[in-house]
Amino acid sequence: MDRTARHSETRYGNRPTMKDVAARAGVGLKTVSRVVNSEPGVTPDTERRVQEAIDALGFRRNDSARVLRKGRTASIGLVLEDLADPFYGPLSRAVEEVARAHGALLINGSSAEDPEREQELVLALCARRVDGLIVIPAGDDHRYLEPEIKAGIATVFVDRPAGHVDVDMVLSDSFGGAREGVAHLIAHGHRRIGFIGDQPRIHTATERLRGYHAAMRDAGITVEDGWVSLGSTEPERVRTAAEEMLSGPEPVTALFAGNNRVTVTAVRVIAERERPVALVGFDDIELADLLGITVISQDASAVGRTAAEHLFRRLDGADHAPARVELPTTLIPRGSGELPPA
Amino acid sequence: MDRTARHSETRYGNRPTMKDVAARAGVGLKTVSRVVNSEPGVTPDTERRVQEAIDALGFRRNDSARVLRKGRTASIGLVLEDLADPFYGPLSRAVEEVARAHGALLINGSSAEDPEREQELVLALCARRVDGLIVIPAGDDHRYLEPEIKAGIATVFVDRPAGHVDVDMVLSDSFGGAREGVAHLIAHGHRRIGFIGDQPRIHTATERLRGYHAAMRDAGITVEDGWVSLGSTEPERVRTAAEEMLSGPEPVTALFAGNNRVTVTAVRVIAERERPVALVGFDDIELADLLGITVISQDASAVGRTAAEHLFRRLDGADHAPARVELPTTLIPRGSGELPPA
DNA sequence: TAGGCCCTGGACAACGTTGTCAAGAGGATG
DNA sequence: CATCCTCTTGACAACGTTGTCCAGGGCCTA
Repeated sequence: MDRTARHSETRYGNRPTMKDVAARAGVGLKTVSRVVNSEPGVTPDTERRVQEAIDALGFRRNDSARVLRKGRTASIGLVLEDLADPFYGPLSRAVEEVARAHGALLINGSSAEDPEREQELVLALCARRVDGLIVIPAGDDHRYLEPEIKAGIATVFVDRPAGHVDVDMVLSDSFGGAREGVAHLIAHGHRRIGFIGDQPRIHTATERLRGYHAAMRDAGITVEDGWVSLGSTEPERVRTAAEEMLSGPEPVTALFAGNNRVTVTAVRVIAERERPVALVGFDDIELADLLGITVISQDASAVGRTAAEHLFRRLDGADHAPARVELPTTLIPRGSGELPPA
Repeated sequence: MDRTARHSETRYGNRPTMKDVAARAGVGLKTVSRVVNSEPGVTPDTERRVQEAIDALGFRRNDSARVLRKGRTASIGLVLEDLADPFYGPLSRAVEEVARAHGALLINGSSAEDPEREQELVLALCARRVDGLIVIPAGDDHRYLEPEIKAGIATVFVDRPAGHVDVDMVLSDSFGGAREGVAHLIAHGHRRIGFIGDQPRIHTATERLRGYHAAMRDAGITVEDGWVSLGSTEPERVRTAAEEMLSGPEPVTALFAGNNRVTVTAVRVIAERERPVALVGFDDIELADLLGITVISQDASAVGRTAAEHLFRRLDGADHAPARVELPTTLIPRGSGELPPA
């Protein structure tokens, strides 16, 4: 078996190349390229011959080679926390739509809230030479991105800020949203309000906690020990936290849930209780209207769209200083946040 | 400006290449390649020098070039209907996990239930020379895939069968699930049962309808005009259909909802009614437990995982005849399906 | 000390495409 | 009829990597 034959085994199952098409059509290689790319300067007759050869052989341009030659991959990378989380579905979809409008494909991966995995993914995407990168960071130090950014990979951070690198960011107003939600509970007569949030190393978690504290301080309420719980959003952990806050001689009369996962568990815990407990949750949830859950809603689609649009503006040459956009949140009263203290 | 300089503008922002690293480390190109790929045959001292050069220059291997040379991209494509649909989130996540375990990245796109867009996406992925393809088809004719499959791109269809091509498929038992759900309603005394499903060109929609008819026939019930409605799952359409079935002199006493989107709207319509209406929905929904919605649950993660595992088995060389796997569904009684007829 | 072997390292071609450039055909113009 | 121009076409190099193969140096053995 000669070398050529051995090689061909490793190739894409012997796909036809432009050379094969050219041979079959009896034209030059470059002419095929021109036809494939709809470049001008090919007579209709030649074009037809080439097109026939393409169809007969089932030729499909190899974009890997094209990318190598052109330097642009027409693809962007999206690193998020968990594709299965209902918050990120609409976000990815929005990113995808913008990418599509710019003729780019979307490569995405989940970091599972693990900084190492985030870095691994980001670097894999950079090795693919994606044109741009949208990252929902898990870690808080992104200096590993410096060579990439310097090399011209446009980058936008979303939902949480980047650590130690100067890049575009698109965030939701976690602080303001949480403050408004807690103030809403206070306005309905609550003073003993619990806060259950995500792990403190996550920026949005601490921002929302800051909003909680701000609202309490504005109302002159002293936050007592045991009213605040930050940690994993595993149902078990949240359940325990909620039950503790709702027990004892002086339980809280209302809960503020730091994100959609917390809200879901909180709703379940509250449903098991006799005494009504007011609840406001951060992030909207499907069917929350039917369950009457008051939420602070952030528009995941808008976040994704904004981020992607920023990215493509960069790719189209915008070179202003990195910007930080903060999108507003909306309070949607549906009942659970308007219950008076029991 | 000479040619070299002009060229470099179009390159990846002048990223260092192995050649640059080799020059800086004072070694040959191939030696750098060996270090980067952890190939044997490099003295520790040489390796150290190369590694230093890599770090100093911020070199990152260009996988496009690598792919071109090696013929494998270590990436798979996933074409689904809508990334934002809560059914597909866990499915993509499961696919991603399997891909990750095999060192592959995931490129995905939404067809938005448009056959043309599906084809466009699939072909774009093939042009990228993804190693494999997982497709949740929108169209019903996939002969356009023939050259790709012949060229060795492993392909698995999911959730719906492929049209006119012989490939692996992983489906849920739509027929059996719907039949069980409808039989459940019949067992609780219902005879006038409405069915609201997705567009009839979607395979799962007609399979579920077939299950409905089978259950009705088994019970000796004649399905009356107006009890069945197939069409878009837009809330407007579903709402109208549901309201019609629930109105008039002889309204249905129970509804079977053909998928998660239909269920959500049906729940809303029923909630507005005075008379209770029984409901069983296909697909589980978040918080359905709290709302007491009885569902036929299909395990989206399992579907995704199974499909991805099939795919990688193919990529690892399995060449048995294409298989068709059908995963079972589970009925989860939560109250809405156990209501007696009003 | 000569001969053989192993280990390290590098030169070179190839992967499939696109940019550059030049050549040839054919028509228009003087 | 000569010249110039336009239009189409193809030869060739280059993109950055990896597989193959060969060369040179060091070590062991006879």
